[in-house]
Formats: sequence, C-alpha cells, structure tokens
Amino acid sequence: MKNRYFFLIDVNNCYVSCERVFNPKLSNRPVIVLSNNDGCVVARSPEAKALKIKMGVPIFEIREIVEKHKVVVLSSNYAMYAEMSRRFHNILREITSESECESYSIDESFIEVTAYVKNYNLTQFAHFILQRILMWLGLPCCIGIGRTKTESKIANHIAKTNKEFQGVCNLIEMDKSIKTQFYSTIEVGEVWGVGRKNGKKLNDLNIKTVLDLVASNANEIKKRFSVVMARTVLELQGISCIPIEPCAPDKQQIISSRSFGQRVTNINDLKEAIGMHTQDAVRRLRSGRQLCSTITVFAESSYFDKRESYYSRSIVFKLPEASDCVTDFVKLSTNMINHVYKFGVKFKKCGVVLTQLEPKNKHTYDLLTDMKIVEKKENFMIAYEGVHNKYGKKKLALGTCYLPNRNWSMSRGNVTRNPFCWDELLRVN
DNA sequence: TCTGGGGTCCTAGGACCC
DNA sequence: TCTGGGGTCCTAGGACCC
Repeated sequence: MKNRYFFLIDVNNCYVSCERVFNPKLSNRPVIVLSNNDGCVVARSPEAKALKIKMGVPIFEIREIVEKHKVVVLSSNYAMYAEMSRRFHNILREITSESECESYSIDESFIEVTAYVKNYNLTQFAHFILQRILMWLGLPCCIGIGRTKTESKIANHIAKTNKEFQGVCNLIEMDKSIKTQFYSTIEVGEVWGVGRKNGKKLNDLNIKTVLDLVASNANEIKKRFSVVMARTVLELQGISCIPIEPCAPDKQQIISSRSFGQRVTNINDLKEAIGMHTQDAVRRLRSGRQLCSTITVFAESSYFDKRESYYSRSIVFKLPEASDCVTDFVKLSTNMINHVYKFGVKFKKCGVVLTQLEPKNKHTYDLLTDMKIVEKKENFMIAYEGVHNKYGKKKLALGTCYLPNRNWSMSRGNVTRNPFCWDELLRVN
C-alpha cells in the first residue's frame, strides 16, 4: 500500500491572534475573547492560559483573576474572524492545490502532501508555509505531519505544546523511541475523535495514553465502542481511513439560535427572534443552493437557573415539498412558536433548525404560496392541492405534523390520536 | 445576577409493511 | 386472530468536533 502524508495546520489561539493583528498592544499580555452576550471564554492567549483560565468557563467565575492580572477581555467579532479565516484558507490553497486541501474549520486545514514527498523535505515545506502565513496575514500557526489525519492531529498537538519544535512536528521522521516517549505522556482523551466520555471509558479498560491506544486491537475496540473509534485506532497505527474532502459536502442541517441577553416572557418578543433566526437560516439555505422540507422551532428557559424548573419545547413541521421561500418559512415559524410558548416561562434561548435539505433544482416551484388545505376530517387526515412536483406537474401531497409531547403523529396519511388546531399552524396564506 | 453556537455521525428502538 | 421474520423508515439520544 502506498504511503500517504498529511499536514494539519492550525492558527494558534485563533481569535486572540486575529485581534492582535489589528491591535499590536495586545501582544505579550493575557487576553481572552468571550462568546455571544459576553458569556463564556472562547479563546485565550498563552498568557491567559498560564493564569489557568480554562476554555469555556463563564466570565463571572474568573472575575478575580481578570482583575488581579489585568486580563484584557474582548467581545467576539465573528465577522472579522471569518474574513481572516477566508484569507488563511486561500493562502493554503494557493500554495498547494484545491484537490489536496480541506478547510476543516475556521482555523484549521488538512493538506494531503503525498505528492510532494518526492521533491520536497516535508519539514522544510511546513516551515515555508508557516512563514508565509505569518508574513502575509500576521497569524502564528503550527503544523503537524503524519501518515493519517489523526496522526497529523497528534503531531500538531505535540508541536503546540513543545516549543523546541518551532511550530512543526514531523511524526514520520521522528525517532521511534522519542515518538514512544511522547505517546506515553499524552492522555488518550487528547486524541482527535476520542473525547471526554470515551476517554474515561478507555481508561477503565486500562488504555490511558496514546501509546496504549496505538497498541490496542481495532476489532476489540469496535465491539466495545463503535466503528468510529475503531477507525481512530487504525489511523493511529498509520492506516489512513479518513480521506481529504476538498469540497465541503452539502449541509444536512442548518441551525440558527441564540441566547437572549435578558430573559424573554412576551410571545411577541419570541416571535421577533424566531423570525430573525428563520431569515438567517433560509438565507444560508439559499446561499448553499439548497431546499428544505422540514423546519423545527424550539425555545427553552435557562438550563442553569435552579429557581425555576427547566422548560424546553420544540415543534416540527414537514412541508409537502421542499422550498426556500423566506416569507413562507417566516410565516410558518412565527406561527409554530405559538405552540412552543408557555405563559410565565422566562425564555433564555430560541432558534430554528432546517433539516431534510436537498440540492436546489431549477424546476422546483415555491410551493407554499399556492398551498391549500383540501381535506380536514375528524380523523385528522390532511392534504394540499396546487402542489407541483419538480417536473411542474400538479399532484396531491400530504402534510405531516408532530407535536412535542408526541401524542400526535401522522405518517403515510394515517393520523392517530389527539386533535390539533390546524388553522393556527397552517395559516400561511 | 452572570453559563456560546453550529455542526457531524452512529446506534437503538419503535412503527409499519409484506 | 395468532404466529413470525425481514426489511425500511424515522426519531431520539448520545457521542464527538471546532
């Protein structure tokens, strides 16, 4: 089997590094960036990490540290980070090629460098990339080099946590005894794809370090965990199972949700928020040239508030045929929220989820506009007329609705249990 | 008092059909 | 009405990632 080689390149402390590009005074100082509504810490400079500020902690828990050490606290600026990210990925694609490059996240990219091995020294090549990103964009990065994506992730972790590597760790050329040394000190939970829960479960099986995991049997792991974990083991053993995906695959769901700065109790405020989320979600749907046929609307109270009981409801609506019409979705979702709302609940968060997405076909019509209920029996069967299929032909379609308490369902035209106020939900015209 | 947002994949189990 | 297996579709929930 042909050997394959991968880079994982990522921006160090991405959001803080982006902020530092535009405000050099932030250099060499402890800096943190907060999530929406300035709730949690989502990025930390090395100086802030040294103060033991953990990822994801709520800001109010670290007030003392912030004041004592004069930590610079910034609200997040996602528009700016997204633009920096775009440039970061563009530079990488210019240096290599479209087909070898996978933009994995806002600050990470996998590159398959198998074709470069003949003519390049991979470590030198990696240093060249780091220098270019730093010079052209001002962002400091690290690169891990391995035979698989998972191995390059581990290599990147080593590069980040050991300064002597100067940003590049090449596990392929590393002396075996040194590699063993590193692997024996890295906890299994650090491995890409393992996570906290499974890390603990592995510990119970006496698999505590990366070294233990590499030595484990993939088949055994598959039995006890899943195919995902088995793949991770194989990848660590140098067998590449996860390919580079140069083109981002079509989305399977689109979520737009946000916490409220203050609790919301009024239905109209909730409607306004849901309307905004729906517009945002459908805009993203259209930009991906997709259609959606199922929309979920949800709202909940604060999970952390011990004084009130936690309230969370959602409602799903299946459209007779996929659509990307903003106004129809907004009408639908602001109607649906009526059934999620409960008087007296202090809502903390709400949002919409679009699922059952499909690529947009130019022959598909906007459907909801001429939808009409043609049948509404006591047994709750319902149909719509005026619905066109993608070839432009008229057909009769069935609508489906589920209520969150699950005492209502309809499938293939058979409706069971509990009546429900259709007029309220379906008043889309 | 104050606790992010947006994704993916896998599995188990129920409903339903033949 | 009972018996039963195989298959599909759907959903909820849990794990993971950034």
